[in-house]
Amino acid sequence: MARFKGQAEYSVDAKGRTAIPAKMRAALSPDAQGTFTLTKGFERCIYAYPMDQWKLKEDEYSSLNTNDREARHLVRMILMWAEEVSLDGQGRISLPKSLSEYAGIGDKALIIGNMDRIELWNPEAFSTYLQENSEDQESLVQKVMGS
Amino acid sequence: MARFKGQAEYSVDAKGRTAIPAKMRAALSPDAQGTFTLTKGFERCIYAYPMDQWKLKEDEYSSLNTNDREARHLVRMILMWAEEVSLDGQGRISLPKSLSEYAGIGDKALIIGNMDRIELWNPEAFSTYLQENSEDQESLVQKVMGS
DNA sequence: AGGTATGTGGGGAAAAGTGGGGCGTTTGCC
DNA sequence: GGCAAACGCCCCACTTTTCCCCACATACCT
Repeated sequence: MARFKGQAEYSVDAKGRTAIPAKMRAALSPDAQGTFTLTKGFERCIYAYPMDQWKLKEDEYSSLNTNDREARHLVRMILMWAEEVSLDGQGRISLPKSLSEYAGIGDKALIIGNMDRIELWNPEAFSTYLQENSEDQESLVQKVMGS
Repeated sequence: MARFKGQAEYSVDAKGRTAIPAKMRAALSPDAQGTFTLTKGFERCIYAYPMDQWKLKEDEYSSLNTNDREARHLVRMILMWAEEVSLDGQGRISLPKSLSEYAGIGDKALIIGNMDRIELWNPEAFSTYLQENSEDQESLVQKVMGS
């Protein structure tokens, strides 16, 4: 299973393309075939799941009961924003307009490795997010992960 | 099994034809033979099942007890609106009047990939639907998919 | 300091989306 | 039964977008 980490601020060109850091590309499983599925993430960023990881997500969703109204709505909300993109010859992906708009990404993107997914942020939005969530990390660790 | 995702707003021409996004066509199983079965969907949209998926649906319905009045009625209601359509040379399908009327689709259609089916919406009707179901996604995830 | 790998930008070919025309079949009317 | 209008179907043509490839610049490693 691919495990991503680290961060980098890359530019997004006029065609909406942005490079994926070489280190993250190296961490990609061959099963992913250089393909990601992008979706809306929490906190106004874009989640990028390698294909192999996304398959697992889809399996989860398909096991939900489509006759239940709320489940139906949830799956619809998740999938309608999902888009599959592949790395081009230069290790870039192109961001769909709908998603880069959602995340407020213009000509710069902050790329963060986060376990089984990669996150793409508007750099300013991320620093705002940091300020708003500047709780002391030590006490956060204690709260989330126990003693 | 085909897994559809993503969204696109396409035009419906004067002849009632609308294109299916190339990415969804690509996701189509060869077994479907470029053929869909359209039915009334929940929430005033049209469901389009690829032929192979529809076969499974039919199996489900035929396994219901035809001696039960309600089951009989349900199957009748579903099947009377079902219509089979095929992609033309340009990757389009033509929408039966009865269904496009039901969904309120005029000269624009919002096309949404939703797992084993494709949904066709009136764009305005969909944004209304969104407003009426604007529950916080975070809590919805928690409710539907557990902690 | 040179070579290799990485990130950035742009141009051209191919495909996707959109609209319209023509032919054959069906349907309704005279 | 014959005619005409309507409808569906298939093909063709145009426009726009997307994708792929090539070229340059910068950073890194040796």
